[in-house]
Amino acid sequence: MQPRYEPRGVEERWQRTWEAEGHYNAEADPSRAPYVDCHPPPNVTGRLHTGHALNLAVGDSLIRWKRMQGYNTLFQPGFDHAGIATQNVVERALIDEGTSRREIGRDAFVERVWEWLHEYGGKILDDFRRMGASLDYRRSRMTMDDGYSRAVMQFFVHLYQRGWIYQANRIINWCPYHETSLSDLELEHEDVDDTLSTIRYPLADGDGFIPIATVRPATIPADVAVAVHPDDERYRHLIGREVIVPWTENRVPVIADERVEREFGTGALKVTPAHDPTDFEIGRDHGLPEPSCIGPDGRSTAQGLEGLTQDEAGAKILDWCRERDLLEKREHYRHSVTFCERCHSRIEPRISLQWWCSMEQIKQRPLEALRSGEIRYHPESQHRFAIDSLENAPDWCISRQIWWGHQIPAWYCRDGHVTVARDEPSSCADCGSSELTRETDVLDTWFSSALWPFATLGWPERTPELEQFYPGDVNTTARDIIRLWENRMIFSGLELIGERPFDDVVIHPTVLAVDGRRMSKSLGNGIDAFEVLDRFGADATRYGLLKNSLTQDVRFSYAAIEEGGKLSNKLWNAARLIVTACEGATAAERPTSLEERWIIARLSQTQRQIEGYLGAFDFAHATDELYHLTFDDFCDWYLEAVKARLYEGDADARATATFALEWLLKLLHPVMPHVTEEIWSYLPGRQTRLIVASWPEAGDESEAGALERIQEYAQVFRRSGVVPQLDGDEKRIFDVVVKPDRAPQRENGNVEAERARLRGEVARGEKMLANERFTANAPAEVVAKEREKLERYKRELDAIGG
RNA sequence: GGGCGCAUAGCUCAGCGGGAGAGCGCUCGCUUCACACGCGAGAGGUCCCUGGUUCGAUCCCAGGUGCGCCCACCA
Repeated sequence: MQPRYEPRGVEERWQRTWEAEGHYNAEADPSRAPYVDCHPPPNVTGRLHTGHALNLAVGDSLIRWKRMQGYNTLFQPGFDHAGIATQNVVERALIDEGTSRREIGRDAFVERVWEWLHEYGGKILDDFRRMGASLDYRRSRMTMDDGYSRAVMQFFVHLYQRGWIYQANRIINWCPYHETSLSDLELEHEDVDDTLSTIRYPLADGDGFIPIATVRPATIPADVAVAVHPDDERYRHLIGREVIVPWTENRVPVIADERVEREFGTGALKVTPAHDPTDFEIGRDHGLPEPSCIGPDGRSTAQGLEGLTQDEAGAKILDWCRERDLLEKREHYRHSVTFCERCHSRIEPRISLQWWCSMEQIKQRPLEALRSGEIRYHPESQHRFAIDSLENAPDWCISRQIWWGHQIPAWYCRDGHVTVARDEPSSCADCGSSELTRETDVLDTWFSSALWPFATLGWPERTPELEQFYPGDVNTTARDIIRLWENRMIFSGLELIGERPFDDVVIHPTVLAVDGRRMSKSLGNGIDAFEVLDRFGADATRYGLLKNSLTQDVRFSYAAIEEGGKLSNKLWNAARLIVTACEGATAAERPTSLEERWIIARLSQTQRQIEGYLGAFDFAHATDELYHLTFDDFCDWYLEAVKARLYEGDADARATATFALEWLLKLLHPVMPHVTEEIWSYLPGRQTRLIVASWPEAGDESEAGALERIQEYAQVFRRSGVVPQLDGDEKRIFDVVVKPDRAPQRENGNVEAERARLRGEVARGEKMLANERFTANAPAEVVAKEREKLERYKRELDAIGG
């Protein structure tokens, strides 16, 4: 064993060994209690980032802990087919080749996506292995593999038959590059410098005009009204009259609507139902027509502007207005603009026919499960957020006009009847026509993700895996997908299987950049997860991420990860001492000395604390306990105290040291699996790998405070130089650990300073206990604690002749 | 605009009604036979501000200020 622990090589070796020996494998076995962590499937196009790394550290620690406790654990790996993200990657490749998806056609394109996936997709699972994540990689699934696709079709048909899926013409977010609808959650917003133009809309009767501010003059041809606030004194007298829309010179009414902001612009709003969400609502409520002037490609379709971009069309209209003195002013205006999160095209709201999933009834059972606490979010604040977001969930647009995804299982006959079925029907369900064409839209990616907890287990077949591993126990994920994924998984499980998919949802913190801001390309503050893994190894990375994971947003901390590296090395060297000094010893609990009884009790005590923290998903405090157990208790006190006896060949001491080390390794293994397994392999007489070794039983803790007096006197000695009066084991431990003979000579002032400190403490304690209001009002145990402290300070003061 | 989180040592963060802590960094001393990614000692803090509750507040309550995250978004 080298004096310095080097994770490189060691980690890869154990990752291969564990997997090859089948320790990651999950098999259905009704005789064993299952434990399932539902882990989010990453995008098949993705690579590891720090958020994945933290989530894996969380999930894998739980899985490894439960595996050692004897549970039949399932840690399911796989990918999300990631509709637009994947389509985008392949489209770019086609463009580089000088062709395009339209040029090669839909079938060939989908074929290309599969080819791309086979060649380049799914590399992220190797990244997961690199983290030491003990997923059952044999069971890897993708949300578009054959079996999974059947489950998705079944889900769609089920919802349709329940009457919860419908088609409707509504305004949706339209990406002109992908030419598809997008959900609100697939967008990003960014502040942009823009121009706000104030345009005069003449009154039809020639009596003046209404000035209207807009940033999108190109949508003017689709205006169908001008709206003002009903209480706006400036315009009230105009309500019900007509104005003339520039460019088209159509006459449209002036209407009143409370959704108009009086303070914005001129207080008058041009109503364009086809191209603005608010206008759409106003239009529907007032029964206005919904003409469009933007095509699927984002270019204008207005008369005289056909084929122009929005900017070009807007410029032409502004010129037209300027010539007629209808352009009042143009001013700089910075505002938030919506973009496609995949291609960064500017989103054009458009009205189109889409498939929708009605949420009103769907959300009732999940709400019940959340309100009753049947399913619990951690931390608690996220539980409330989950309920709020479910209560306010709008109907879900589930169709997309892209090519990569689950094609909606709906067929149209020539009369426009719709037949929905799992498999291609031979004839129309309404009219019997056999001339059917399939819906070309595909489903929103999250429609299939919603089935992850059970579609991966073979549903809709009742497989042994489904019986054993559903429902699961815990789901660990990031805050931002509660609405996209959590709520929908909970719904689908309750609806299709009748049982919730898991009991606990652990929302891990968002990992922020070192500067405390969100990691982003534009800020250039991102952390490269691979660089971190290469520099520090998986154990240290896992430790560091967990250590700093207490609040909802955590800054990435190299220091925390370095601390993990130091912990590995400390443990390694402690093991080196024991392995070399205890050659041939078999692990046994044979404490014959104070420090041995103490470390055994401390291991027990800390284990209970760690179990409490892990059970409450508090990884920050669990790792903190592990650090201090290893450094302070195990190394600084226990090993220092027992070291001499180990070298002397004391058989009992050697047996106990080996026993205690094994115990420590087990407690550390869930967080730092590699270094602990590596050390375990050096221990004599081991029967199994540490990964499947049994979790220890916490026992007697009564001796956990046995060294307290020595430790206190050590502090006093180090400050004052006065050697305390101790005898027996206490004196031996003090002499060997604190080494009074090696301590430098102290000046007398040190004794005085320590006396002064202790006198201060004693005076404070006496004053407090003399205060009747305190002794009368404070709880008895608080008063007792103060008394104990006072006694302790008095003892210490006596020890140095105060 | 809505929701949430955070403000404690130079830095990153614990603590959260009765002694102000850890890791890193810094200073000093240690080539002590597991470890210099080590051991020991030490310096360094109006615990964001203002009020309130309390015998007692860094901790609880109210208000304020600053930073951040998520969501929504006004033409």
